[in-house]
This record gives sequence, C-alpha cells and structure tokens, in this order.
Amino acid sequence: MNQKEKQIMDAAQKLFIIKGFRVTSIQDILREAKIAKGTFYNYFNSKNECLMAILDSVNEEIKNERMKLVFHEELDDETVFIKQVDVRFKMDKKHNLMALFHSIPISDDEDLKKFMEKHYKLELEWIANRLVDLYGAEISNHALDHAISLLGILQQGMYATKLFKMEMKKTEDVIKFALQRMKQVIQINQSDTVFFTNDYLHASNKPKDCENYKEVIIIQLRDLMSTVQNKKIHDYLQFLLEELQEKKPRLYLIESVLESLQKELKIKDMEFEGQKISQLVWRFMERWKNENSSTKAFN
Amino acid sequence: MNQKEKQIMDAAQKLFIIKGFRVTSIQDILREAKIAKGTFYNYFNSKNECLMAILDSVNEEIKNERMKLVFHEELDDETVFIKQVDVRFKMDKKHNLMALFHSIPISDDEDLKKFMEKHYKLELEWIANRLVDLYGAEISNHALDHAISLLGILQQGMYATKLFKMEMKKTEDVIKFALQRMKQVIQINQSDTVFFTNDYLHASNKPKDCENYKEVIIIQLRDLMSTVQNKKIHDYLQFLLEELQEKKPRLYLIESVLESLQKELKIKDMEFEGQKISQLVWRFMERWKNENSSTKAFN
DNA sequence: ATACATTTTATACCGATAGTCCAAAAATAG
DNA sequence: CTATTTTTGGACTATCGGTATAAAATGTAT
Repeated sequence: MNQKEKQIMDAAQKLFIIKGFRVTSIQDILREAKIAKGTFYNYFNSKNECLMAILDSVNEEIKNERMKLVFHEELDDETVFIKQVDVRFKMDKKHNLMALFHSIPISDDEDLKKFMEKHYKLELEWIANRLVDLYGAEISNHALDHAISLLGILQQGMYATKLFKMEMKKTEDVIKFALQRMKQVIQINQSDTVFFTNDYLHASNKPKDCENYKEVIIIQLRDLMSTVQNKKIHDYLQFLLEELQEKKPRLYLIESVLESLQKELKIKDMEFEGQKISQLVWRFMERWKNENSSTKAFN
Repeated sequence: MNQKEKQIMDAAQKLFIIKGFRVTSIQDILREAKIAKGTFYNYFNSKNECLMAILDSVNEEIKNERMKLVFHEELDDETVFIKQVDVRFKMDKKHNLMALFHSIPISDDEDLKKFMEKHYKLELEWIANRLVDLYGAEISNHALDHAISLLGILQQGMYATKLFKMEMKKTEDVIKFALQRMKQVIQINQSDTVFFTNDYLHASNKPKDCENYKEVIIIQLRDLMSTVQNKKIHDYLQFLLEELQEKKPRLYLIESVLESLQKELKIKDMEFEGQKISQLVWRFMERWKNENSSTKAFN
C-alpha cells in the first residue's frame, strides 16, 4: 500500500472512530491527513470507497487474529471459538463499527451494499464451518441454519446489552449466552428439516447488476402489459420498454412517464403494481447513474 | 390529523417506498405533494421527523392488525402468534422498511435513534409477553432472553432469505423456522441462568441526554487527570473541564485542544484514552449543536 | 360582507456537502 | 538533469437541509 494511501486511511479511520462515519466529511479527512482534495480522489472515488478499504483492512486483521488463536489449539475447542467470535465484536467496538457493520442493507450505494453482503456471507460461512468443526460433521446439513441463528442471537444480544446499558457484561458473556442457546438447538435439531441449505452460500450470485436488472424490469413490464388492455397504460409501458433499451435512456422522460403510469394504474386499482414497477425502475436508474457518472475503476 | 399533513405524509411515504428514504430529498417530497417548502416545515422540522410520523402510523397499523388477529382466538395459539409476527414483516416489506427498521442504530440523529430504540423495546416487550402467553408463566423469567433470541433469528433469517434470493419462501416460513428453533431452546432452558432479566425493559432509561453526557465526560476527564502528571496534558484536561461547564462552550476551541491533547497522549502511549475522550466529547458536541441550533418542539 | 387571523406559497438566501477540473508546484524516476 | 508522475490549492458546480419573509390564499367571527 502506498504511503499516501495509508496516511489517508489512518486519518479517515481515526475520524470515523471519533466522530462516526456519517458525520465525518471528506473535508475533515483532508484536514486530518493534511492532504489536498485531489490527492484523496486520486486514491478513492468516494468516502464509501475509503470506508471499504478500511473495512477490508479491519477484516484482514480479524482474520489474522482468528488464525493466531487457533494456531496451536484444537479446532473443536469451544472456548477458542468463543474467543474467535469475540475478535470481531471487539474489533467492531474498537473501530466504532457496531452500527455500521451490523446494519448491512442500509446503504444506498450499490457498491457498498455488495461489499457488505460479500463480507456478511464470508462471516456466515466461517461460522458455519466452525460449527461443523465443533459439533461434528453430523450437523453439516444444518450448519447454515445454525450459523444464521447464532449470528442473529449474537447481534441482537450485543445490541440489547448496549441498549440496556449492561456495560458490566463483556462481549464474551454475550457470545457464551448465544452459543449456549444454540447448542440446545443443535443437539435436538438433527432430525429436523433444513431451512437454509448450504448451497445458498455458494450459489453463483445471480448477477443483480444493471444489465440484469433491466431484464427483470422488462419481464415485469411485459407481464403487466399482457394483463392490461387500457390504451394509455399500454402506451406508457411500451414507451418504458423501448426507452430502457436505449443506450442512454432519458431518465427525466422515464421519471415523468412513470409518474403518469402510476396515476393511471391507481385509477384501475392497481396501485401496488405501479409501485412495484416504479421501485424497480428507480433502482435501475440509481444504478445507471452511478455506473455512468464517474469513470470508476473496475476491480 | 390535518389534511395537509396527511397529504405530505402520503407523498413522502410513496417516495420512501419507491426511491428509498435516504435518496428521497425534501425537494422531492415537495414536488410530489405539490406543496411549498414552508408548508412542509410547518408540520415537520426535518425529514427525520416526517419519517417518524410515518413509522408511527405504520406501527399503529401493525398494532391494530395484531389485535384483530387475536380478537376471537386463543392467546396460546401458535399459529396466531406467527401471523401476528408476520404482520410486522409484511408491513415492512410493503413499506420498504426492511432496511430501515432493522438497522436501528445507524442514524446520527439522536431523536431518530431514540425513537427507534423506543419501538425496538416495545417490540421486544410484546414478543416477550406473547411468549409467556404461549408457553406459560414458567418461562417468564427467560421471556426477555427468548424474545431477544427469537427476534435475532427472525431478522437474520429474513435478511438471509432476501440475500439468497429465496423468494419462494414466504415470510411466514421464516417465522416458523425461527419459532421452531426457539421452542427447542425454551423447552430445555428452564433451569438455565437468565441473561437478560426482565427488569431491563422497564429500567428507567438512565437519561443519556446532553447534561448527563457532560457528567460522564467530566468524570472521565477527572479520572484521566488523576493518572497523568504530565503538565501539558494536565493543562489541556483542565481547560476542557472548565470549558465544558460553560453555558456556551466554544466548540472550535474544544476541537483544537482535543486535537492537541490526543497528540500528547499518543506520545505517552495512551492513544486509546485519547480516542475515548475525543469520542465522548465529539458526541457531546454533536448533541449540543442539535439542541441549540433549532428551536425544537418539545413533545 | 367585512375585518381579522391563520395557513400557504413562492422565492431568495445561507452554509455545508460531494465531487470535478485545472494549472502550477513538488517529488520521483530514469 | 530531464521527463514523468504525484500533489497541491483553489475555483467551480450542483445539491442538500434549513431559515426567512412578503405576499397571496383561505378560513373565521362578528
């Protein structure tokens, strides 16, 4: 990593910890890092990208710590597992990420969302594997089930302890609590049906990017078109279909037509359908704008 | 509710659903509601307040639906409970609130945070009570424990199904899954120790407001002062102590001194302490700014 | 109907923000 | 030393949330 890049990241990290991510402006970072604006944008295209870089390094740190913990220990040692899990929460606390990391789907930035999702999946997978380490291959069918449940109890427990100001409780205690409960589930559960089958984790992420989005929308539009015979609505839908196929869809036109379409649909008592379409198209437009506004690095 | 107010809320709600909360600007709302800016600020002091009003109405709706569901049914009927829980998730889906409601601590706005916390507690309490309805007074000790765990599995399960694009699964299925797991815990768990005792729910919220914050900070500062003999650091701490007591603390001064203090502490290998203090003071200043910038309604 | 009070509108304004652009200075590499 | 890359500093745009205000519209009591 470049020296300047590190300098920026350190400054940003410090401010994120002290002030919090959202209230830290790029201006703040520049001041703290004693750096010009151009330099910042030389390394990151946005504050979000900077955050992702920091999170990456934090995750790297977590990974290393966890590896160190298990280095000369047995894989099926529960106390080791607890400590390993604790690494994440301790780190989150240290970096003031509690809010950020565990409220994954909040961001409106598609890239950040994807980033969070990726790391969420990795964490789930890690937990699932470790649970198999701990409780044997018999539970591997239910590994993902259990991982999701455990993570759920963990997060909720952490949040609750914070909310209830139970500062006396250490994060480790919460983990022990969660694991205790999970063990009870695990013991009984062997015969039960699997809800989250393991292949979900690796199911090739149906690419949900801009292009694919378009296809989904088009299908939805065609669907809707075939069920409605009203001329006006039909025309609107037809226009949307065509405009979305354009290389440079005129967003302002789409926006306007969408508005009218929704009104028409509402008259026909199909408000819900209108909302659904609008929602999809809006998301598409947001994405399109992002992809075409800045010349982003492809990584 | 006023007619105009409803008009605004409807417009806002529609946009929040379609575009999402964060990307919807107040300007958008004005356009959608065909209303002047002044009118908006006549009813709400901010976008956040508007959101809270909407969420309040949604919560009201949820409450009613749940009451209807249990009206002529038995309280210990599991299927009724499942449907009741489902009301929330269905509603969240309908209003595109998934992300918002379940990522509670994200906001930087203190009021919104408090609002979210309040409703989170209410939901926890409701679940805890319903669990007692279902499984008898014997579990009432563990009711909060179980409520937290259940909510954790629920949220995590919902998020995972969405992430894995398991659209075939209905929200009800996820609830059944979560409840299934919880039942196993509940059955065994009777003898186990209680982690979240019920009184946490009603523990008079130690007021964490601006004034109280100050006290905490002052204690921390005194603490630190007594452990450090370095003259410079001592002076800085002394200044902070005095300035924070002022009616109108000069934030820019505090900011500057904080900066220097942190540097000094870093030299003495007490970076962590520096961060902690800075964090506290920053939060205090944020809060102070909010409380003193606008003349807010006291409600 | 008239006079008064309240609400609404339209618009200008403020400060802060993210992000772009560019020419000149500085650092670095060959 | 020269050529290239990086960095700087500032100007610039557009948008945002929010304030302020005068004038117009609306409602209300007599």
